[in-house]
Amino acid sequence: MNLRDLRYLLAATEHGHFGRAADACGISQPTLSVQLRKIEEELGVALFERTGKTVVPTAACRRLIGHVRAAVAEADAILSMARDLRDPLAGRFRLGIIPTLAPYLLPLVFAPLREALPAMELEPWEDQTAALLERLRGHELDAALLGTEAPGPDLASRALFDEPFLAALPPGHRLAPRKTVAEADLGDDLLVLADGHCLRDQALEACGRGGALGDTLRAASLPTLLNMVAAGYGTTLIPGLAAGAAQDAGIVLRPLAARAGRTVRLAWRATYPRRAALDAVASVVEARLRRYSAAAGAT
Amino acid sequence: MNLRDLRYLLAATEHGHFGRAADACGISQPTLSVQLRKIEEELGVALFERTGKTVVPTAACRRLIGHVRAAVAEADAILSMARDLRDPLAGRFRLGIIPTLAPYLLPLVFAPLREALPAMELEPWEDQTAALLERLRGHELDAALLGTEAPGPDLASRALFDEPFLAALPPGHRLAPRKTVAEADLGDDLLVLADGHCLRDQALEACGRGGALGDTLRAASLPTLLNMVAAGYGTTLIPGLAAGAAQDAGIVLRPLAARAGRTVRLAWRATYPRRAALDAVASVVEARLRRYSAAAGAT
DNA sequence: AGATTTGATAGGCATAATCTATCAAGGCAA
DNA sequence: TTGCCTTGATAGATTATGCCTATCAAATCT
Repeated sequence: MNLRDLRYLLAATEHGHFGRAADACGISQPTLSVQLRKIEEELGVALFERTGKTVVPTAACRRLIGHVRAAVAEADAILSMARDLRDPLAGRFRLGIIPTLAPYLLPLVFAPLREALPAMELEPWEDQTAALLERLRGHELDAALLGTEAPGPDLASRALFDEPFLAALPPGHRLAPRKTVAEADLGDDLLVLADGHCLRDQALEACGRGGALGDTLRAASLPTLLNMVAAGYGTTLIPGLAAGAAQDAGIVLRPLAARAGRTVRLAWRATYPRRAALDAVASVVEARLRRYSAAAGAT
Repeated sequence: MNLRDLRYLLAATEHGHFGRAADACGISQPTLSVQLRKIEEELGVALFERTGKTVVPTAACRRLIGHVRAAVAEADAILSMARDLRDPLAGRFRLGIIPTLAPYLLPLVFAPLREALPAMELEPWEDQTAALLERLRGHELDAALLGTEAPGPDLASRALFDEPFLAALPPGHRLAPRKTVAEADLGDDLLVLADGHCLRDQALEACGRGGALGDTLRAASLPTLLNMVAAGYGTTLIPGLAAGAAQDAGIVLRPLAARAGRTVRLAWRATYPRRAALDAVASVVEARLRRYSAAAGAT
């Protein structure tokens, strides 16, 4: 039994006339006759009483026709939904973002993404790199914004922009008078984030140190870290996009001598099928960040 | 898009494994792969993310799968209902019966029909011959029990039993002493049914008369006619099966000299497809009437 | 009675579905 | 790491199905 056949059956019962039903289905009358006969044989039930001149659905046919209508309606619903789903730029898009990026990048890109991709329902998901990668591999995310390379051959990624790190100093710190700060000079009283933040490892590496201040001074989040620096507990490296927040906290920022920084990338499963969505999201973020950098460079 | 394909899709999403899904569908794995790819192309939507080792339904697939399940369920409902409808002896059977037969024949055959055809839902419909024929031709009846031939090439019929007429006389009527009554002798004070009853025409013909008593004396129903005879308004012919009712009314019954009678037949549209139902109903009625005649002959 | 309408049938062709055999990629175990 | 196993994709051949045109048979209408 075939959906096509069910459509024929529906047309035949509704028209009560094989010729017109065939017309409505866009097929020839013999085809319709043969197919209907086949359904009758398959079901083992006479569906039409053929009186020579006209054709009348049997009682059995009338009993069945409701389900026939329902099956055809469901099939149509599938086709119609598929048409809507066809646009890879439409529908839910679950985007992971690392915590040291989310509060500073999302406000920048949310509006442009909404404008460029109105049909896309963007669902941000903030978590640390390892958790994001796990969710990505588990098909719980469509893509993720990371501050590191995407590891493994099952993942692919695209660099969106380079984000320089800045030296963050308490007001009156001994390095504050300098115009630029050498990464290694920060090492003496460097504060870093808690385990699991990629920024922690990157800061330690940039400053050429294997460890940092004691556990008690590890901040669980970047805002906390900024507060600690502002309070004079020590210095740190912050990502460029957090500059505004740091300055608001009363922190002194200085460029780094070796221009340490990180590359923000969009990562996804290599097998992910909605490539167009990836490209679109990546391009919008790239474009927004180009404008942002230009503005920052101008001031 | 095909119901078969939808079943494949369902199996694939449920198993998350093309090979096992193909097994479950009773086809080879390449066939399933090719068909699923075709659905994806037809819908224009990626339904699976193929990661090499395993296969995961996409978000679009999960959105569609409900309707897929529904369509397949409706198709299964059609097949299952068709299996039930396959038995021509099951289901509603609308049987027309003429008024001069219904009250006497139905009590005889109802129980045997129920017993022989437990799955059949018999719906009697009492009306005069012309109305029954119209409903029969209009597919509002499956068959009809008539006292006449079924007219026209579009109808077919089968004789079930011969029903002799009896002379019905008021007690003390001048013909009452006779053992048998000649049909022609009834003509003088013959009462007949109203227009449209086949028994009216048959009675008139048997008694060799073109007309009968005045309109005011035409009875609308056989019980009324019996009452009129019992009250001494005149004589009449009654069908044999009404003998019991007539005797209860205090009417004198006598066999007819020329053995006038009618043949009761089952009539149906020549194109009616549930032949087995016709045969079964006819046979049960025949058998019951054979027993009835034997009993009547024995007493 | 002849013309028209309606569905059934026959023959032929194109497409679609299926199979077996084989390949390529990933993951696992020695 | 290397070789093996699992999984899905691909190729080519075969069969099944759906469809069309042409034609027929029956019934109806003029």
